[in-house]
Amino acid sequence: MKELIEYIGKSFTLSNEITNDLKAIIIERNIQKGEIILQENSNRKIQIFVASGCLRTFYKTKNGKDHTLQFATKNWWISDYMTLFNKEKSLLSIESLSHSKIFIIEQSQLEKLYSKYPEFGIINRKNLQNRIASLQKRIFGLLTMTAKEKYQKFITDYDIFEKVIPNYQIASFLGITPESLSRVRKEIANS
Amino acid sequence: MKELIEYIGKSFTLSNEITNDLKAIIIERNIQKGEIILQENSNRKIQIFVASGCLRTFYKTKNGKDHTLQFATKNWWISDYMTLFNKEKSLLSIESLSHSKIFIIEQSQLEKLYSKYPEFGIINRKNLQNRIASLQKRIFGLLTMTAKEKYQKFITDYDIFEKVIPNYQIASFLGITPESLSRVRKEIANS
DNA sequence: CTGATTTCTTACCATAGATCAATTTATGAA
DNA sequence: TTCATAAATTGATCTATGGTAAGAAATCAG
Repeated sequence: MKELIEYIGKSFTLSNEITNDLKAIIIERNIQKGEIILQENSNRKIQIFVASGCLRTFYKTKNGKDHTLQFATKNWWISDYMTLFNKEKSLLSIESLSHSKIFIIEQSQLEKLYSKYPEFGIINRKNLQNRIASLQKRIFGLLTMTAKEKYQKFITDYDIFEKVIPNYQIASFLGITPESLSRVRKEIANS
Repeated sequence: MKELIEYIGKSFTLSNEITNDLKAIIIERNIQKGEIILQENSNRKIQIFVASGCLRTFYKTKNGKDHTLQFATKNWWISDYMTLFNKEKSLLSIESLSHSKIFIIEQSQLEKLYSKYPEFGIINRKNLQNRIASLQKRIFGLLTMTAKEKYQKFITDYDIFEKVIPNYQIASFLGITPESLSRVRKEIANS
């Protein structure tokens, strides 16, 4: 619990009152590699804060292709942001890539907190703004970069997440096949 | 001016005080087709609300390739969201695709308003949330769809913006070449 | 440790989309 | 209207990446 409170405390002074209300809606969980936290097609609206470990959101097409929308590690938030803020069922699943410690918060509870403490919305705004910037950058990268460039950016951006992410998932994040990624990696190695 | 106040008023009850403060920071402009509102590499931090007409954000690579990040029409906000919330210079330019009426707001002024009226942040949060959802959907589309699928989704999503957007810009939004788009369009026409 | 399963690599071929170049069509200014 | 310019189309290639299949390497469960 304290990790999240501390993390938020870094950019926002939390009164005791808010802290208590926050604690009341946070669900702490220690999860195993491979655990699914949220299933595609669910009505649950949750955000997950990663205290340690690594998770990802992904989508599997009918013909079995895997698409990774986001990876999240220590101090990141992860969710199905396509459906978090509306009434639709989740499109993505969220799974753990390693033993992880996470905090789950229901979006509706969070919204209540914002209404109760409008000043608390400030920390959230910064959070949303950062997310927008990074999503926009990702789009920019998908539009402008080759497979090799995307991978090189990925390993510098993500510092390869301590090697917990399998390459086929990195490929699915970059929008290329595992085979292509393997070739790109070979090409980089031989140069 | 009234368009923006009205638009915001739809989802948030604006006190006279907030309304006045808002009016004080909004810059209204009527612009021509082809006008550049924000240049790449600028330090200005602005958001633009489109009252009428159509604008886009784009990036030109050194070898002259054009990439469209966003189109905006009536009641949309547009900005270089990659740099709006940080200290970096703008990466994108913003141009008008038709005669348009727009309202320009400095981000710093907006932030002051959020501090002064935390409850005003609520409308902004909804705005940010919607943006996140749509950016995430766009990434999803770029990862999972073929050129033809992307174009078909585009024309249904955007209802082709009353034909003010040239096809080569649509192509640059979808991440394909104008030639490829032309072939896709031909294929759709013959079927 | 060992066999089973998953992930990664490699080779070969296929293809969507890119590139180049030429032509047609549309747009816009005088 | 008319010409100049920009945009769109088309055909002929080319290329980056995809698909398939098989084997190698890594990982995992018992």
